[in-house]
Amino acid sequence: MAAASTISAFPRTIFHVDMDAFFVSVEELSDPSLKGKAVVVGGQRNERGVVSAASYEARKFGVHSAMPLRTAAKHCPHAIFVDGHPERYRECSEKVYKVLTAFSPQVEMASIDEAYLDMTGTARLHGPPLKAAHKLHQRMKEETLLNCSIGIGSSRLIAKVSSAQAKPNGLLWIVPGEEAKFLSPLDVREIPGVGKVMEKHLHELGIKKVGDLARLEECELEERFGKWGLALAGKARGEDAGGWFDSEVGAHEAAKSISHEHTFNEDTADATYLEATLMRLSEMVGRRLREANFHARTLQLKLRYKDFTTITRAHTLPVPTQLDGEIFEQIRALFRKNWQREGKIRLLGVHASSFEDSVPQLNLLETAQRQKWKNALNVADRLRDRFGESSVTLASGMRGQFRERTHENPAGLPGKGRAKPE
DNA sequence: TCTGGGGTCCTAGGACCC
DNA sequence: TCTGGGGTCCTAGGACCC
Repeated sequence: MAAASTISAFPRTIFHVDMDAFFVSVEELSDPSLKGKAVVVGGQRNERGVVSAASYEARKFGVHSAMPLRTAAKHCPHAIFVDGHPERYRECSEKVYKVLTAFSPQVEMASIDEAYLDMTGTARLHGPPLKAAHKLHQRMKEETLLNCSIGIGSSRLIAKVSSAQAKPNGLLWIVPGEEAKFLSPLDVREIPGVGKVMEKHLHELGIKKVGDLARLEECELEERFGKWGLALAGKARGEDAGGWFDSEVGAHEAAKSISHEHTFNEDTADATYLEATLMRLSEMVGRRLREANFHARTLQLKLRYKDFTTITRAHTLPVPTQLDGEIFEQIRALFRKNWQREGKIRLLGVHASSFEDSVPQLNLLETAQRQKWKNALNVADRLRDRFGESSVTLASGMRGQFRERTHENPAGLPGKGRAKPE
């Protein structure tokens, strides 16, 4: 992670491209009748869950992302509620990426709907920043039929904050030297990394605007908020003060964790059903590990009770794994040890981390056995590709009948008609 | 208001080692 | 034998982002 800003003396030109109401806009492409209406993406009005995205029309009624769906329905009863379609969003995101790479070789998708471009030194090819941004904006609309907003600045931070100010469907360039003036009147909450809690702490100190923050002594912030406070002082001046923000645009960072979790439609204390769910989640995690060719050393169970109290319990293995059965075995042990059986459960999760890309050499027999199971699981993965996620599962229709792990069946794979080693 | 699912990063304490 | 200090690994929890 190089401190890119120290590599060259002259200021960088960073674009932050942020798609407008991305999920809603993609849904509108497949159902144009949604256009101009109050639309909420994320699930049905009476479901457990939160808003993934709301149309600008729905936002007028106070609906915003992360709001519970049921709350959104109260704020905006006439809204149309739509289930999300992650595959469609991924497809569109790839189109977006293609458009961006035509403008700069240094493109980094920061999430499914936003990206950073390092446009430093592209003036001869694309003209000055605003002209280049205008061209990009137009091309994006032509190629993807989607609107975006573009923020331009001398750091990732300035680009990010200015794209938010440019929304919807706008461009904003913060000329080098004008960073502090631009940030000063904005709420501290506009700084990426300042959330609800930090905002409250700052408000208690009488700090409401970024300008208030910039006037504070750096050491005072560090004293109060530690390492974070120090970075915050830099951010208030518009600098990419350390961490991810300071990294080169487009540098590939390997994933550090893989997880899957599930919230039940109704809280449950049905042990069989809970363990079947953990098995399904373990399989999903295992599959992703094999796809990435990662082996995880640390496995973590997440358990949320009816009253929302949440615990996590982790175990680190001597030998890393990417096998469903081994993952499930550890997770189930953690579950049995830590579940307070009276407590109805709302959510279960399986989390893998501490990756190593290869396993240390075991003895020959064990290596051969692991390879067999790996091959079997690859067959299962391909079947899922072709016939869908539910076609091959250890956990399907398992209420009261799922097979325990046995000596002959070390990965806990199901028997007849399913993937088997050899 | 009744709170998803996928991530990243940070802190703090305890175990263990030298 | 009445007590140091630093480093690393592990675990748990929490803030934050989209």
